[in-house]
Amino acid sequence: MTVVEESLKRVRAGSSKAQNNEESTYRQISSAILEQRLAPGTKLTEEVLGEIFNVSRSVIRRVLTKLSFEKVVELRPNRGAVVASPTLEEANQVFEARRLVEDAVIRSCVERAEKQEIAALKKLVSAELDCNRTGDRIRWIRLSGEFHIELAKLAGNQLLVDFLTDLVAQTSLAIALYGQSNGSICGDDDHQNIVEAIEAGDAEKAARLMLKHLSECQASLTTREQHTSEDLRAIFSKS
Amino acid sequence: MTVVEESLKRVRAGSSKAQNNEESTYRQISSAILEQRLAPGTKLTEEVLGEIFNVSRSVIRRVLTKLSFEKVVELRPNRGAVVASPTLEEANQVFEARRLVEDAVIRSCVERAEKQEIAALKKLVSAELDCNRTGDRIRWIRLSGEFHIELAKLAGNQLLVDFLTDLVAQTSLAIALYGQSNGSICGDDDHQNIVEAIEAGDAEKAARLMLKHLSECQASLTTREQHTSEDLRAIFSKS
DNA sequence: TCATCGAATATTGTGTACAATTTTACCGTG
DNA sequence: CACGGTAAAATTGTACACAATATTCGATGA
Repeated sequence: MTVVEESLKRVRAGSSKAQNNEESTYRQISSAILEQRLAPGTKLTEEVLGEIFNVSRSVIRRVLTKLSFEKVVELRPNRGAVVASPTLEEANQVFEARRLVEDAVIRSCVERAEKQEIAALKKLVSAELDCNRTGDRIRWIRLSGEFHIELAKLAGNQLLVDFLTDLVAQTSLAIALYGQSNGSICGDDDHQNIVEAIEAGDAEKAARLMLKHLSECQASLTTREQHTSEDLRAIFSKS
Repeated sequence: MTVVEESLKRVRAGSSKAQNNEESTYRQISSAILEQRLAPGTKLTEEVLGEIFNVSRSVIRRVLTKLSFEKVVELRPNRGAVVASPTLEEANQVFEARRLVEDAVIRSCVERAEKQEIAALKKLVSAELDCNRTGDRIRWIRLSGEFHIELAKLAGNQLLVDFLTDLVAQTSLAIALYGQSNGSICGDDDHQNIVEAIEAGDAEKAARLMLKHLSECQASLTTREQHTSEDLRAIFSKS
């Protein structure tokens, strides 16, 4: 590559926002599932998705592969991809793993969290409460998951952050399948109380609240009739 | 598909062992890394690997993608794959995560393990000790990892099994990078003692031994000079 | 009516050609 | 001889054609 070409490249990288189609497609499909706009069991046909996002089938294929590693999508050999449908048994294992991880995470948070970080958590919780009031369920689901992941980041172990991120995603699927459709999924101010315990430096209380929070959420799961989403195009036209 | 074709397919599926090239390639590359025959940092050129295993570049590409999700290889955009080189910091996080998971796992094992399963563990430990005696380091590395994963399977949570499997793989890389090249990696009869504590139904002791085992292994890590493997063909000719 | 078959269609799987990028090797210049 | 710079080679990235497989649907006969 000549010197001229190299500098041209730097200019382009800086100005254009490199609108990374694969990453963007990944985020949109992932969000649609985690925000429960795409129901578990929904067929994800490669060509249809490719047309929706205006990318080639190979891009869709890579995205679906990644989602399948996160257990958000199930890849059935020769039969294509569907939004994953964890069994109730698997859902319970998700909560068991979360209790294990998040108990450790929150104790570490109490030790490590700085004033500034606690302020950020409060802001997140406040945004959650707003969503509750305005009935913005979709945003609430997202923020609620982010709260747990944010705690894990504070705890400082990237492996646990990654693992918990997958667990949170699977929790969303579990709730879509087994959660009470009416009523709230878990206590409205659970997160608020947890932040207060962190701020007070009370590790035992924070851990107790977290475990209670998770167990209550798990206990609210129950089998019920299920139906899948049909029209992919309609669903993604909103996003 | 006609009736005739369908039955033909069943016959083939039963008789031929479907020698699944992709799966086999995955296992061979994965094993070579985990058994430390391929050093961290070694470049994994797609075409070379394709020639070695007699598969197309697309197969190699999928295999490398999978290994990268397991954090066993690093995929550098436009610059190809290398055997992953976790930093010392990352290695410490691996051990931190392992202590968390394996403490829970072993307590669950003590509660759940049946006589038969304990016998299987003993057999595994005995095979490990054999390797120590005969100096079969490669097999020892494999069995040693399997011991931990077997415990996780007994504990009964598939998510923890999968997570720990990744952690064990990364441990192998960490030891390759930061372990003492001479001398043993960890206490020869640590595993044996753990099984005995499980058999005695002593959860506290089993957990204490496990945490000590992991911490000692972690403590033995230290930075030292590194060099990568060169000749991929020579390495895979042995397997 | 219902089950079964099989052709037609739809969808997924894979190798390969070509594009984009990086790496290497070489050359002239100070 | 070191230091850019350039062209050539090597390597990775991606779309697409075609193969393999699954699904749909109308026809046929018990």
